[in-house]
Amino acid sequence: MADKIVMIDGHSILNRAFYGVPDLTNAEGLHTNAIYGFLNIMFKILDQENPEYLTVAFDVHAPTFRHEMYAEYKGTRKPMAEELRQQVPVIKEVLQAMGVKIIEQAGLEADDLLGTLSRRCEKLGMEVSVISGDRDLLQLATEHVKIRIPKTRQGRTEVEDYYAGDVLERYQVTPKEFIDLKALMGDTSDNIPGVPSIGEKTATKIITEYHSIENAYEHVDEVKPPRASKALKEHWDLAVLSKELAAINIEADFAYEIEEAKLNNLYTEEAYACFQRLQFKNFLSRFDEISAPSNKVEDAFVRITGRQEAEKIFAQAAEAGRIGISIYKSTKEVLPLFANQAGMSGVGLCYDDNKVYCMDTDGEITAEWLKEQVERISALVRCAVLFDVKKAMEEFEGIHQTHCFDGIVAAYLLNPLKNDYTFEDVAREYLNIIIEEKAEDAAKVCYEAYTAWKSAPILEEKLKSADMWELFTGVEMPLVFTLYDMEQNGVRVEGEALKIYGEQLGTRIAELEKEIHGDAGEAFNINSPKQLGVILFEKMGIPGGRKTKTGYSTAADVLEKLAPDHAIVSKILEYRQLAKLKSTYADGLAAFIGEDGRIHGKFNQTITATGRISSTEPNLQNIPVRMELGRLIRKVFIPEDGYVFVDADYSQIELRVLAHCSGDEKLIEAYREEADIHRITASQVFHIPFDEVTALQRRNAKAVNFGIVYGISSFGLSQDLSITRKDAAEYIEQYFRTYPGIKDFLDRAVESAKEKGYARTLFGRRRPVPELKSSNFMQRSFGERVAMNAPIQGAAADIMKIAMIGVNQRLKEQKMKSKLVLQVHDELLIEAYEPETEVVKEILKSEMEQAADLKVPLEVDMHTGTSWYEAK
DNA sequence: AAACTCACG
DNA sequence: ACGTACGTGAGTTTT
Repeated sequence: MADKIVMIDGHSILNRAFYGVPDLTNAEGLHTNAIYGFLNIMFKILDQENPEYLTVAFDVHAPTFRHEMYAEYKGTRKPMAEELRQQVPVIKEVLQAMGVKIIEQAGLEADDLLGTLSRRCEKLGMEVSVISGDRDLLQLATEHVKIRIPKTRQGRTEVEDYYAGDVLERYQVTPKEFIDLKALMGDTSDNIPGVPSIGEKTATKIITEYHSIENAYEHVDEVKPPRASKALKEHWDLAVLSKELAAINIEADFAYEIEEAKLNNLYTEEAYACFQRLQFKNFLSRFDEISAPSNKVEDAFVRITGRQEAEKIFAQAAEAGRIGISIYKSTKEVLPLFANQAGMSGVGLCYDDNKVYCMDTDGEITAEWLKEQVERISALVRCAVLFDVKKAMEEFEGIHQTHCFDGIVAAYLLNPLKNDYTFEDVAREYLNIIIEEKAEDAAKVCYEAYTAWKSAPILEEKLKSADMWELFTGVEMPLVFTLYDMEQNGVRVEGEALKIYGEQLGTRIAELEKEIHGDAGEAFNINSPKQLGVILFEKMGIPGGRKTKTGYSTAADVLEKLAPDHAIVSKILEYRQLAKLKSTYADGLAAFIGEDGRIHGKFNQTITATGRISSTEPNLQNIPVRMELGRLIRKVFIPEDGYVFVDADYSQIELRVLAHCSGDEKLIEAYREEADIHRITASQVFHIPFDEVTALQRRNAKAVNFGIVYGISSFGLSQDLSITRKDAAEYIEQYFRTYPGIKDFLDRAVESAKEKGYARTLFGRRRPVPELKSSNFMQRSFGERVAMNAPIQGAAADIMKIAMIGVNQRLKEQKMKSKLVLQVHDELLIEAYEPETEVVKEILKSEMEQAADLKVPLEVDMHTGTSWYEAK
């Protein structure tokens, strides 16, 4: 059998893939859909053909159109979409990692490389397959050169194959004649002009009869129809140019060693690393165990079993400047109730490049002893590095806090857009080490300790060069321990009252359900938007309006418009409200009440893009407050006997940050007046005396103030105020005229983010904004709003974090019994020991107000009460 | 797993 | 012309 070679038209397939595969991005925000599609096609072809050789050809210049000469002449060059452009170098990296031969040559297009190569290989007696999305290449087909055109139909890729005979069958011309065909009919997508008024039909007719444009031109008077004859005469120059453009060079001059294209194992370590980075999980399965990365690092893993041995290791570690620590917790043999508190069953330790030690809690080495050792040396070394210090604190609560370095927090600061900051991610991204998914527990512990030790200086350097080192050491690391304390504190919730509340809701829900089914004339699931949509908008014929991707929208803002005219809709809205309260809050919260009568939710530090913290299991940052019925839930949040709640919240912290950052004199002055800011805004924007501002004007001004913080758009504001876009735009313009400093600041925020690729807060926190480079208007607009919002929301978050650390520190320093229990972005809740109430209030007020020194004062509102309901 | 809805700042 | 406010998490239904 003759050797087989597969040649891929790189840009063409990449382009096909880009438009054929839905948008994908990896954790870094890199678009990956074209790469994914390309590889899919390539793997499919390779699986089918099992060739001996493989080559991918690229154009050297960032491809625009194939025929630049003509494209430029027509002035129709369009830039490649940024989302695709960024994938070009990456696919080359991937191919290189797989050892695939890539050819590109200045001055030659991929077509010419493929054309020439196909002829050379054919002469060597090989079978050639050329993969391209471009039908232009059909002219290359012979008996041994097969042109393969992948098509995506309904998500499945099918490939059309063309040998010379197939071209003849399909187009009634030979591959050679195909050039002439193209020359006559032209190809807009390829920017071949063709001869005006000659289309596919006429062109085919002419070429089947005369076999070339030259021959047709010689008999031009006989060419039929007369229209074509005339066109050919008049535009002969265009025909010649077109043929030149359409013809692929099959005798180009470039060096090519066929042996370099020999197909070896594609599934290399480097390729594995690439696929991990790109998050192509399904491709990873192509890597069998043999080719999975072999890590020499593992040779350095040492298991310590005796206490004496362990003592020696710890003694050496204590001498080191920096240590990496990891914990292994068993999940087995633990009562289900305490699943989260499964005990420590071993630690990993690393303090130099030579060895990583792991010690199991087994025999002589007990959990208690390990804990003592770790806590002791954490005070002796300069830097103790761990991944997820807050979690580690469950074992090592005595660890030396100021010496701690948390790898996940560092990695989060460096890129807050990722989903995960596991040690595996950090190892891959910063150390170029790929850790096998199936690595054994002992190996993982070692890898983690090693990654901790090894990555810390790299992360530190990156934080410093990003000017976030102070933020990291001064805010984020101390916050880890503040959040740990809050989680440990938990918040007391009265389970019995919650249950009663839930039962009351249940009764009313059942009533409403009955009525709604009665009104509808049939029973259906009110919780199902799909069923609800059918009942309301089809069966009952209520004019529907907005739609979602899958059907009618039944969102509250849609239903509210219908409620006045339809009793059933009001009932549905009430049902929804109650159902939400019951499932999420009454029943939902009850499930989290621990044996101590408290809810110990999690506060997450590495989730949000802007620097806020988030709350989960349960979410204690979205407990109802806006509606009275929901607000009642807060009555079950109560302090311990002898304690009261003190609730403190910043007054319009984001607007104050905006006033500071923009330096707008008028807004700053407004805040120094310490009066109703929305009223002042209304008065200034609408040129009305302060005392004559109407409620409506104040409301509008407030909405604009909010809008500014969100990254204003006339559409958004018009939605919020139910006014026309034009009116909204008018408000905004008027607002900017009143506060020119703000307009300036927002413009600069966008400009700076565009230039640098990220938005930045007062305190140096960064948020990347890759959307600003998108060619998609929607995405780009989103990026602009993000660039305006992130510095404001982010700085407010920074300030609150600083305040929390200060508050918690003072409570602990003064050995107070009062505890910080909740944070809700601009609000802190303290469970205050009654005798300490006044001190607590003083601490809250001063720490929160002094957290940052802005050009406007930070104001805090405070309330006390015997429930959260009362204290807010 | 994705879509929808809705609770909060 | 495009189709949206910024940032989250959870419950329910549907695919």
